[in-house]
Formats: sequence, structure tokens, C-alpha cells
Amino acid sequence: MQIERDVTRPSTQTDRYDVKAVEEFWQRRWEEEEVYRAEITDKPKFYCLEQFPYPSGHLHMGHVRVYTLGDVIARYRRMRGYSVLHPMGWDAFGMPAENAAIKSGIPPRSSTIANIAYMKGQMRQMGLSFDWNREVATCEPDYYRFTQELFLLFYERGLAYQKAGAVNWCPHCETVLANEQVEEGRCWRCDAEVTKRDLTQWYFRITDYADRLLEGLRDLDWPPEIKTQQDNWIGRSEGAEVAFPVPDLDETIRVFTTRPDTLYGATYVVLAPEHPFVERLIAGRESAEAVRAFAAGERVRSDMERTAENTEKSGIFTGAYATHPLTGQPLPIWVANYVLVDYGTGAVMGVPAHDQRDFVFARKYHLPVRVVVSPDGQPIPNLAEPYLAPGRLVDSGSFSGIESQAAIGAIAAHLQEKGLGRLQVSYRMRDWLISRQRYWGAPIPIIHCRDCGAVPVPRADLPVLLPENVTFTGQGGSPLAAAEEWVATSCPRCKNPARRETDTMDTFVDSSWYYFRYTSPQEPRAPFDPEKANRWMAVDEYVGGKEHAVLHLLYSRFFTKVLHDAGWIAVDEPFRRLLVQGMVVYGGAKMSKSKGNTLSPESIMARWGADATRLFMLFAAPPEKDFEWSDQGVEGSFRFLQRVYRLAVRTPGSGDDAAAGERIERARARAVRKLTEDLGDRRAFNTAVSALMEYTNALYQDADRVPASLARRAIETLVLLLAPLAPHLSQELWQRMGSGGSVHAQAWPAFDDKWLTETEVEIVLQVNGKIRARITVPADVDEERMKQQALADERIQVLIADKIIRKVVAIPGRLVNVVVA
RNA sequence: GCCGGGAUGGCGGAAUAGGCAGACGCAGGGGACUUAAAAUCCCCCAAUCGAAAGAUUGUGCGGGUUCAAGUCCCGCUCCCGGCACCA
Repeated sequence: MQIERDVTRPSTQTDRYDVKAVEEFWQRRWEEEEVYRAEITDKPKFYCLEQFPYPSGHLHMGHVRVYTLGDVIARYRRMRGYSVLHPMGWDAFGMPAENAAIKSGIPPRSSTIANIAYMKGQMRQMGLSFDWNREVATCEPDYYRFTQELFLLFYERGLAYQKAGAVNWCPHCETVLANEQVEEGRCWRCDAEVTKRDLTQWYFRITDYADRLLEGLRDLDWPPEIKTQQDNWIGRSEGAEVAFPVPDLDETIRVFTTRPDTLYGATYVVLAPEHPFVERLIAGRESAEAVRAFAAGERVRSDMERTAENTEKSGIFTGAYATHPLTGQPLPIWVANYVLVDYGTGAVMGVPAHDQRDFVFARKYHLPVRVVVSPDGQPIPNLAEPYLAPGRLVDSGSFSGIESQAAIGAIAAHLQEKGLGRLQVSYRMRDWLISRQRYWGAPIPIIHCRDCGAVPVPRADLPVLLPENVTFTGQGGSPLAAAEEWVATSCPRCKNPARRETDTMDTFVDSSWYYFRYTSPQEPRAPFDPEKANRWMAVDEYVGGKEHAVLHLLYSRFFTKVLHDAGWIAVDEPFRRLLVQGMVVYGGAKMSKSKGNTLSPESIMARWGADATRLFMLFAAPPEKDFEWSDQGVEGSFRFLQRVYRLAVRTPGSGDDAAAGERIERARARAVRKLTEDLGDRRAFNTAVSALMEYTNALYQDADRVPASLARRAIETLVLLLAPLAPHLSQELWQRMGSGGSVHAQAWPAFDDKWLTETEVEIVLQVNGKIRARITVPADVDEERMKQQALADERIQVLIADKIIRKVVAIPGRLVNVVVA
């Protein structure tokens, strides 16, 4: 890239850098010349990705931080000789646009497009090196037709299905939510309290992948915090399923337990209020009315209330009995609030002696307690607290005397023989509910036919376009359901009149595959070109927020595994390495409008420029920690950039001080090495900036004492090392120093190892581990000589004069420790 | 309750593999330049005692290992986050 002096270009005669003019100049230039276009070449690839934003209208400071981090990584890798894919796009479906339409009448599509245009301008102002040729927006038919196609793929693979049941409903958003999207009983987006509704909805069978999602975590280079969250969320637990026959019903109640070793201690069986057997068990009994009332009462209570820790356990006897599978004894069947219908089998065996909850419940309702495990295999009289630990079995028929661990396998095997149970794994995670009763999303490509049922839309008919002529009433119900012309269609199978599915997909579906689309964004026939995707995937570095730990990051892993199984992609994990950045806080608190502590990227960049803003964000905290904005702090980064500018543009003095020359060479080598480590695997951008500051300070000390050519080379190195962090200033200086081309297309500087090996080093002399003196010795001095010099040192001699020397430890290049008694 | 992460000067933070605690910056103090101020350049800046040299203490708390511990081990405290009537 040849850059010529432009007449409209600001000419900066003074010693102050005109930030605004220079930054704008280079932003325009980079855009015109498409410097950051990603190409498939024979260079090694690097896929650097940041989570794409919802186009809300404005970037916030959190965005500024993520995109800065990603940009530094991308720019650094380019200079290191990688072919870098660094794309950007828009997670453009979502409720805010639809809510705005209800309020102001502006169609979601128009407001979204306008928001994207504005935010793209802000990204340009930040100097981000995106390849805009690969931009995607999930709300475009070119994109969502493939979201729909992927739905069909899932459907064909048995991974998309409809199910009726109680679901989470957000009254404010007027739509259902997936389990992952309910936080402490509240909607993740709007914080409204979530209620229950009985609805038939579409699900993705993510639970089929529970084990693989768990195993895959092991090899990922992700923060332990995030892996643990996913691990907890999946919630795998091993145990057994045990059948308790119900003679009256000619059915068996299946329970899940992690403690089959305590099976002989079961004294009753409990069903969740929603359990399908409840009604059949009580039919015609005296207890029927009371049980029905109890179950109905529990059903309407919110999850919040029902699962709160202090909620008292309560239940009611159904009047019916089940048979213990091993002893044949009749066990009363209860219905209780502490059993959840959607975990395990929705039924448990009550073992009061060995389970905290059962113990409390049994006490309350005077149910028998039977000790079957104890530390020594002897009965425990007068049990005051449940015995929860494993131990040796008691009163357990032929299993008595066996250790708990062995008993689990033995009892399960015995049950299996009798056809009454087996080892079983249960998960906390539920299937992913993807239906949303909202307009601004990808329509689920299904047609409901009276005769054929739910029929997938044939691929050739995709996309199922969102109708434009709808009205946003805000009166509840999806606008799609009211778009009669759109809903009415014919069945693809029997051609009879049929109706379209009016729910759209959760926007997390859109964002579960966008990183594949970037690899071939214009591919017209498929979601992506497998050949290109295989060239770029997996993402080498993914930068984003921790709020997506069990949302986007879990869903994306699931998608990737399904696509892998379908043979579309070689990898089965999308994100090799994950950088989870901390929040941006201001005035000691997370920014929010209600607190009035918001910061706008516009005003900050207008005041200090993009480079100083970027630099300060990198410098003030390691990326994964929360970052506190400070005007005084950014001022420091601004001053540093001005300092670099003055150093580079001033007319240098010239000297011939050999010692200074050596100091500069050493400082240069140290700086290059440090930046190479810190911008690479270490991702320690804060210490990278401080290393540049140290290097700059060193150059201020010595640049005028050395030949101009040496000073110039040292300063050029500074500019190159600064390029990933402060792209505008370094570009400007690169050009002013008369070096050709774009600084961002230069190779990363090299250094000669000889400058890192010191000829002399200062070592410390310790007596009993306390530092008592410092001496300078040749770097290659051996241990013996170090010891001799240390013992000969007069300050040391004074301290050890009348003592017995027990030991002398010498670590070359570091210290000598004299141990005396 | 279970799991994960953390605690270092006035502040943000550094110390990458057990080897000089506090790099770099902010705030503060001093000097140079200036008629003056700003900007800039240079210096000082953990605490206590001391005029200084220096001494002592010091990385949340209590123990331990080691010639040597912010770093490793054992036992705690507090803070942040996840999961939690999950059988």
C-alpha cells in the first residue's frame, strides 16, 4: 500500500498531535483500501472473533472494551504473519426493535438497519480492523433462510420436536423462555418475574448431547469459572432408576435415586403434584378431593416460591400403596411439593434415615424411619439426624454388610435381573425451548395440517419470509398470528389448506451458528461452505462477556456438535480459546441509566481519541477483571501517546555514547520480547502497555546520546510494537518517519538474543534469607566464585564473624544466601 | 450446602518456573523551564523508627514445608460468581 501525502491531510507543525484529524484521516484511508480483508492463503490461519452485538442503536463501553481486545489480538496476529479472519456482524433479531415498533410505529426492519449504520460508524471511529466484506445480519432473509434450514436439519435428525407442558412465561416480554433464560425466577432480559403456562412448544433436544457437552469441556482453553458454570448447569448425576409396582393400577412408579444402596430404607414413595399418575391413583378414593386441591395449589405457585429454601415441605397421602421392589412391603404413596416433575422421573423414594429432605418430611408426617446404612454395619438406635455418608449396609437382606459403593452396583444389577431397575444417569439440564411468541425473529419453518400434523416446509420453499404488512398493537399475541394472509397456506404434503406455525425462533438460535457463516458469508446454497468453514474453524480466540456462560456459549457448542455429526464440519467444538472480559464500571458501580453513571463512547472518543481510549482500557486492568473508568486515568494514556509522538517527530540529537547505545539495544530487545509474550498467549495487555511505557522512558533517557540511525531504528520498533494497540498514532508516525506502506502490514519486529544476555548482573547477598548487600558480578560467574565473593564482602563478614556457617546457597544470576547458626 | 474465582501501598495494578515484593500508571510531593500559569522534562513516593547510614515490620488470618514463600501444603476469615428441596 503506497501512501502519498494528501493535501487535505492535517499538517501538524506543532509538537502536539492533532488526534481528531489524524484518526479520521486514517479511518477513511483504511476503509478505502480494504486493508483488513481476510484471505485464504498458505499462511497459517487465525480466526479472531468477538461476540457480535445486538444493534441497539449505540455502542456502550462494554462493547468498546470487547472490540478493543479482539482488535489488538487480530492486529498482532496479522503482524506475526497469520492470515487473520476478523469479521463483524449483527445479532439483529430481538425484542427491543419490536417493542420500539409498538411504541413508535417504525417497522423493526427500518430501525434495525438505521441502528446498524450508526453503530458501524462508531466501530469505524474506534479504528477496528474488521473485514466488512463478511458482515452478516441475522435478520436478513439471506441469513435467516439458513437458520430455518438448520432447524430442518435438526428436525430431520430428531433433534427438534414439539411438546406440551408447563413452560416459563415472561408476562412483560409476552413470550416463553428457555430454562437458561430464567435467572432466579426472573427474565434474563427484562427482569420481570416469570410465571408458568401450559403450552405446546418447539424444543431442541440438547439433552441428547449432555454427556458430550460435559466431556468436551475438558480440553477447552476456557476460564475454569465458565467451564464450572456449564458443568453445574448440565448437572450430571449418576444413580439408578427403580420401579415400584402399584398393584391397584397395574403400573409401576419409576423413581430416580443417587443412593440405590439405601433402597431397603425406603418407607414411602412421593410423586410431584404434576405427576401423570396422581389423578389415576386417587380416582374414586375418599382422599381424591383433598389431593386434587393440594396438587392444584402447588401447580399455580411460581417456581420461585416453590423452590425457595425456606419453603416448608408439605404433602398429602393419596390413599394408594406401591410395592417395595425387593421386600415386597406396601409403601404409602404421597404427593409432595418438594418433588419436581421435570427432574429425574418426577417421583422419588422416601428414605428418611439417609436423606435430609425425606427425614424432615417423615418427621412431619410421622412416617417410619428405617436405618439401612451405618458407619460400622451395626444398627443406629434413636437416629437424631439422617445419616448421609456412605457406610456399610444393615438390615438390607442379602446385601447387609456390603459397603455402600459396592452395594450401588450390586443392588442395581439385582434389580436389572428382576426387571425392576438399572443404573441410570440424570441431568439437571432440560431441552432447549426455542419457540417465541414474537414477530421479530426467524419464523419456524413448519406448517400445521389437520391431517398430516406438523409438516416441515420443503427446503425449496425457504425462506419463510416475515410478512411486512403486519400491525404492532402491543395488545399481546404475536403479530404473525394475526397476519391471516400469511398464516393461511397449504400443506406441502397433502396440499389441503393448512396454517403456518406463527412462533419464531429464539434469537439464540440465530447466534449459535453465525461464526460459521462468516467463513463464507455469501454462500447462496447452504448455511456455509464446508470447505471454507473447515479452513477457518475453530475460532482461535473468542472474546466476550461471562453473561453467556450457559446461554450462547452452551448453545453454540451444541450446534457445532450437531453439525459435526451431520458431517458438515470437522471440528466438534467451536471456540478453542475463550477470553471472558470483565465489566466496565464507573463510579464504583456497573453503569446504568437509573444510577446516572453512564458514559458514552461518543463523548469519550471525542475528548481523548480512539487510541487513548483503547490504550487506557487495555492498561488499567487485565482483560478478565472488571475495569473502572477514570478520566484521570485516560489522561495518563493520552499523555503517553503524546510523549511517543514527540519522541518520534522531533529532530533527534546525535551522539556516540557506546554505553547508551547498548542500553537502547537491550531495552529494544526486552520490549519486543515482552510484547510478543503479552500480546500472544499471555493476553496480558496491561503489562504490554507498561512495557511500552518503560521502553519509551528508556528512549527519552538515551536517544540523544546515540547515532541517529540507531535512535531511529529503536523508535521505529516502538511504533511497530504500538501498532496493534494504538493503530492511528502508529500509522501516522510510521508514515511521518518516512517508512513505506501501512504499519499494519509490517512484519513484527525481531531482535537479537545477544541483547538479552547481560554481561554483568546485580545479585543480592543474603544472610539467613535477609538481604544484606548487593554486588555486581559477571553474568557467567559460577556458583563457587559467587560464594567466595559473598563471603569476602565486608558487610557480610561483619554479620557472620562470630557465627558458624551452616550452608551457602548460590543461585547464578540471582543471589547468594549464607546460612549461619 | 456444593463448586469456581479472588484478597498485594492512598488508588488501578506488577512479580510468567519457590529466588531482590510493589514494575508501569493515577493521585501526591519536590526541582528545572516560564514574567506567570498551563504544557513539558527530571527526581521522590509501603509502614514504623532515624538527621542520615541503616534497622524493623509488611502481600486477608493462624500454622507448616524450605537456605529462601505473595507464590507450595494444612486449617480458617471475608468478598465476588455459579448451582441448589435436582432425589
